[in-house]
This record gives sequence, C-alpha cells and structure tokens, in this order.
Amino acid sequence: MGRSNSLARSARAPTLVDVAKVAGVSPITVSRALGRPELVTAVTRRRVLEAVRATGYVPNLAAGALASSRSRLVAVFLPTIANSIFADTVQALTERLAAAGYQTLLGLTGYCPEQEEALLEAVLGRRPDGIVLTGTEHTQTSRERLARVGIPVVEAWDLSAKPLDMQIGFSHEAVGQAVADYLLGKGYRRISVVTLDDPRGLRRYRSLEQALATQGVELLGMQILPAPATLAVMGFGDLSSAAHSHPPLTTISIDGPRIGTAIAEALLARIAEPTLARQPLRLDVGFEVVGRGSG
Amino acid sequence: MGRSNSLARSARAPTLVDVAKVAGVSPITVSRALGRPELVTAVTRRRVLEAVRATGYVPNLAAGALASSRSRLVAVFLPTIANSIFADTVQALTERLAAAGYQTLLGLTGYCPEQEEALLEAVLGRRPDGIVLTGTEHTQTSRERLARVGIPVVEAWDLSAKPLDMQIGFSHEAVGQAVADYLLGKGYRRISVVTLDDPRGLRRYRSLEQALATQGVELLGMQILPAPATLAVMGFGDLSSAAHSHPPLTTISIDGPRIGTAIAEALLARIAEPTLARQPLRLDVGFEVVGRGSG
DNA sequence: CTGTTAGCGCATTCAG
DNA sequence: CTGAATGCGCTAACAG
Repeated sequence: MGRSNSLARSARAPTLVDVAKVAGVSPITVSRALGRPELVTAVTRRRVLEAVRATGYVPNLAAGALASSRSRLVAVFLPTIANSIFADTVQALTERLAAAGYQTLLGLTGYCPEQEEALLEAVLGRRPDGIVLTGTEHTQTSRERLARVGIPVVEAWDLSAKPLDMQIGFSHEAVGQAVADYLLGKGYRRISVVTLDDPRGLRRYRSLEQALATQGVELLGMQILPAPATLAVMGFGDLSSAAHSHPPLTTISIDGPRIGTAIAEALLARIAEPTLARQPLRLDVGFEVVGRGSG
Repeated sequence: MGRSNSLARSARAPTLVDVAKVAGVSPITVSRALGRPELVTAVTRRRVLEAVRATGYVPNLAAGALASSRSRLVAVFLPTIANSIFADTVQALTERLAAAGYQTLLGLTGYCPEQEEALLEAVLGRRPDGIVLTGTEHTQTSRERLARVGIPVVEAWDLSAKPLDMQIGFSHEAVGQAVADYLLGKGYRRISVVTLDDPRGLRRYRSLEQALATQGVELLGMQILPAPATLAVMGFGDLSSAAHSHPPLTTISIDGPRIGTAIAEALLARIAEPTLARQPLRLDVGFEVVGRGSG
C-alpha cells in the first residue's frame, strides 16, 4: 500500500471503491461525502477528501448520471456563435449553471429548424436535465419529442402564443413598433431596412413596416443579408461621426446577462421541482431603444 | 401489445430491451444494428429501425459511455464566447465533430488559468474523448492532470516550446514581427499599441515592440484594456474612411474554419488510434497581414 | 450517521 | 451473423 504516487498514466482510473478503501469507509459514504456533505460527519468527510486527493479520484459523471438519472447537463442551442448578441447571455448562463454543478452542451443550429431537429435527436441521448433553445420556431417533430421526454425547456429571445414549456424573451413585434415610434418621433420619414435572414429579424422588419404604414409612411426599400454578414457605414462629416460613434444612431438594447441568469434560474427551479406541473411560463425581459443623446 | 402509441410522457423511456422485444431480436442485436450496422443483416437492421421508430427509442449515451468508456464528448475551452475571432473555428470544429457523432461540451475560462483548472476538474468527470484548450498557458495542476488522464488534447491558437500533446496555432511573436515589418515598410514611424489584457495579445505587443526597437523605432505608448473592450475610431476626412472601411487599415487574418477542421481531424485521428504514442504534434497554421490595397 | 443490496442501460467479451 | 452472460461506476432505497 502506497505505491500509487507516480504521474504515470495508470491503466485504470481510480473509482469510488478505491477511495473508499483508502479512506476506510464504504463506497456509498464516499459518494455522500462528495455529493451531499451534510449527510456525513465532518471527520469522515475530511478523511474522504484526503483519500480523494491521495488517489487523484475524479468522479465518473456518466456512471452517476446512469444511476441517478440526472445528467447535470444542460443543452444550449444557438443559431451561431458568431452573433455577439448571444454572447453575454451565454456567458451568464453557463456561469450560473457551472456554479450549480451543471455543464453546458453546445449546439449550433445555423438558423435552421431541421438542423435543430437533428441536433436535438443526438443531444437527447445525453438525457440533459434542461434544454435552452433560441427562438420559437421548431419542427413538428422537435415539438413532439420535447413534449414527450418532459425535459425542462426554455425558449429564449422570443415570445410566442404557444410555448413549448418556458419562454424568456421579448416581443420582436414590439421592437418593430418601438423603432417606428422612435424614428417617426425624431421626424424621420425616409426609412430603409437592412436585416439578417433570420426569423426574428424578419418579424421585427414586418412589424416596423406595418407600424410605419399606420402613420402613412412607406419603407423606401429593404435588404435581406445571408447569415454571416458585415455591414459598414461610411460618410462625410457629421454622418460618419454619428454613425461610427458608440452607440450608433439608434440601438435596441437588451440586458443579455440578465436574460442568461433568468434562464438558468428558471431551469434550475424546474429541475429542483420536477413534480411541478409543466405550467407554461412566459417572461418578458423587455428591451430599450437607445438613441443618440437619449441615454 | 400495441397501446404505446400516445404522446403521453411515458414514465419510463424505452430502452434497448424494449426495442429488442418489439423487433423480436436480442438487445445486443439492436445495439449492433444501430452502432455497427455492417455486422447485421439488412433485414434485421430494418426490423430494428422500425422498432426504434415505433417505440421512439433514443439511445442512452451515458449508459453507452459507461459500458464502452467512450463518451463521444469533446470539451472545448474558450476564454470568452464574445470574441468573434474564435467563432469561425468553433463553428467548423463542432460541425466536423457532430458529423463524426461527437458532441461539444463548452467551457468558458475568462482568460484565467485558475478558472480553466476548475473547469477542467469538473469536465474530466465527463471523461471526454478529447479536449481543446485555448492557448498554452495552464496551471501546473492542469498540466499534471492532463498528462495523467491521457486524453487527447489540442492547444489551439498558439504554439509553445512544450506542448501538452498537440498544438494547432501560430506564433504570436511572428505576428508582432510581421506587423513591425509591414508598418515600417509603409513608412510609419510613430506607432502606438492598444491590446486586450490577454497573454497572446501581450506577446504580440512585446514582439512588435522589440522588432521596432531593432529598427531604432520606439513605441509612442500603449494601452491595455480589460477583457470586454470596445474600441471606436473617429476622425475627419480620409482618416475616418480609411479606419472604418472594411478591412481596416491593417488586419492580421487567420483562417478560422481551417483551424477548426484541423483541430477536429487531429482529435479524431488520435481517438481512432489510441495506441499511438503521445508524440507531440505542432501544426503552424500561419496568418496573413492584410493591409489596405494589399489584397 | 453509516452500510448493504440492487440495478441504472448499454457494450464487450465469449460462444454458438 | 446472432445470442448469453457479465460488468462499467455509481446512487436509491432501505436497513441498522
């Protein structure tokens, strides 16, 4: 006893049983000391922790997941990682989840419901404890699968009439309306739209168009750009300084970190209270129109 | 038999055994039909697939991982999701991995080796088949753990003298040198630096400074910005159009997707050939200095 | 507060 | 080409 001190890649990773032997307790006590310390004496706990360090034990989460049917995994589906608008949210979300002992499974759907469906199929095999989707547009198959498996789901960044489970977002129609109000209020009448080819962008566009029409203003034109797009604004004199300053002329501002935290809290609550009936939750996190000099 | 047709959340998810019963074969045959179809008759395979659809079976990957000690999981550690410079790489990487049946575990380290270490500890419990790290700066503990567990590791976006395992990146010293050459060649002599507070940025800076010094040029000053930084450039006339055009005055261009694919290929190769001794691999993917009118 | 028993769902041996 | 037995490493029940 006591020759397991080298850095050599051991053929077999230490298990709970190994730790238990070293600590002189039963395997289940090790399990408890690690996972639910409050069920164990301070003394035994420290002995266990010592043995853990001595052995270099790292719990096998796959085994734990199988035995407990809790994977401690949350799947997060994003259209793309490139759109910085999700960055703050994902950051806050993963941080909060990590603090609660959960890990993040990343899925990239490319704004495509079919790709989302395929990804979902694969990810469900992991039995995640929660799933975060972007938007409210999903294939029928995805909807059925999600309804059947009963895993807590958050649809983020949007609100719709029939939530899968929980929704945390804002109304893109309201954004279009607010932009119209703002611009018309500033006296603008010659308005044009450039948007990414994504469902939420298009809905903002349609809402804006309609709101303008109500006031007798017609859009001068529009451009739909394919997914990874770059937009540059150039001009002379005041236009350029206005457009390039920060923030630009007008921005729709969203509290990304708050959304991320809200998503995490919602999921963790559902996970903690699985008996809770799946009563739809819709949280409108709102947005803000930030114009030059309005802040 | 034949009342399992509803969408009701069944108390128990169907297992291999359920599928086997429906298909009239043994469980192991179902396993093979799904995982290694070439070992099974076309006829039995289709019967199994039919049964899979009928039952709505989704393989439990945790059980599979436990039994086979292959998790089909790759952990990807990023400093932040906000830096778009990683976006292309991660996109290509996850796509390639997904195509090979692997899923991506996301870790955000915030440019902090200690946070990376904590994350690593947690993630190792998942027994990932591969790990992708950003950069070459890691705590001693992280290095030891990684050496011991023997999981294929790729350090991306940088090169160093002592690779953990595989490295795919470029020399940030070379970048600094190239930038110096470029700017001096253009006749610039009054040069200043703004960089994020990140190890690689600082190394580019130091290399640039030194390269300039060799030519008798001294930096006019420098600014180190804390992690999430926004930089705006404003001016009058030509300066503004030059600075705001796309690409800006000078850019260091990296082929993100290629790096992502290269990482995936390297990992998959190692995973497929685990008997292969851990011979360090260093792949320099290079970079390009793209200046206005140079392209 | 601790231990015993049992089984999570699957894939890897081996046989046939 | 298919099947039977066995165990991966852990935790949920119960008992003491």
